Amino acid sequence: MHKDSQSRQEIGQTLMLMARDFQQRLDSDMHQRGVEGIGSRHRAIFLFLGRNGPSRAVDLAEAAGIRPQSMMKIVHELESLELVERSEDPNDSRAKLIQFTAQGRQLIVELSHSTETVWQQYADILGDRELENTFKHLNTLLHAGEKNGE
Amino acid sequence: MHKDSQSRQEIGQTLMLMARDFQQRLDSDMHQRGVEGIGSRHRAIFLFLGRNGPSRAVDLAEAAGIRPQSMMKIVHELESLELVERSEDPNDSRAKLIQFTAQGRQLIVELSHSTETVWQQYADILGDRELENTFKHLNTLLHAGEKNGE
DNA sequence: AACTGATTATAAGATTAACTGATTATAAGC
DNA sequence: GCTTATAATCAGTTAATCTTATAATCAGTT
Repeated sequence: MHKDSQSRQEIGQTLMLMARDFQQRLDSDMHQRGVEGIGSRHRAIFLFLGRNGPSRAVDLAEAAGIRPQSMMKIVHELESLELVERSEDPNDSRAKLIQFTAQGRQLIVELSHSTETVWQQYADILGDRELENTFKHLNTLLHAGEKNGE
Repeated sequence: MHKDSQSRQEIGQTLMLMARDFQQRLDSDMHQRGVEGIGSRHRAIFLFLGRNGPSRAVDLAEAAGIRPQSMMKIVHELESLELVERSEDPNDSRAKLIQFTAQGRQLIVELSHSTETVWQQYADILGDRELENTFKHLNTLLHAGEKNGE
């Protein structure tokens, strides 16, 4: 074992705890601004849906890295909260398009404020430039894997 | 919304997917070298236990960021796999010390090989230096939070 | 020495978030 | 038209964690 293979061993732990840390900070900020009802698993969908417009469940699932069946549950929950709604896809009658309601669009705004807040908390620790860099690198790792067909 | 607040919004998604990506790669490598029976939640304990020697369940739980009751289940599982064993703490008769069996110590070796393998996979994408840096930064973020008592 | 409050281990059961497998409807290629 | 693939969706299962609660022990105080 050479020099810092010891600290390298922590890599998995670090990633897991960081993911959790972020979600807790975000939850906490959302809570402070009085937004309730949606949890971490909902948020990824919001992000994707906000960017891509009306989407099919399969695509939402793919983006979130989960199965379509799992995505369905999330969509149902968001539907019963009247944050999203489903409509027929004109191009494919098997599919249904999921899109935001007006309430849903409001929530995205809240969400992005909270995300920005947490970003700032991290930037206060690491500096904006280093933070930017760190996440650029993580995204590189992530997307390299996608190409090779992991 | 300024320049790249869009990409900043991805931060949570990135962290979650990266944590998962690492675990999958590690699982895959462990599987390839024929090591079965332990999952991602077990691994953090192994790491901590390997470094700190015989430890109490509370401390293992703290290190893993979960409740002692949750840790118990993991310990029981590892115990029934004969990877760890428990003994009385001579200094505190409430406590029991958890430690590796010989088999357990063997598994750590496997585990650190696999971790090193995944590290190399990442290093091939990002370069060793940048990878090192990225994780140094993540650890900084993580430990800054601990001090403030999140 | 007995009292009180904190800490350790632990059990039991609830909750959350994903999974696998199977079914139905539609689409697309031959 | 038949076959294979895809989209949604139902039902049941597994995994990892949580909450609530109990018993033993410890440590400080009276």
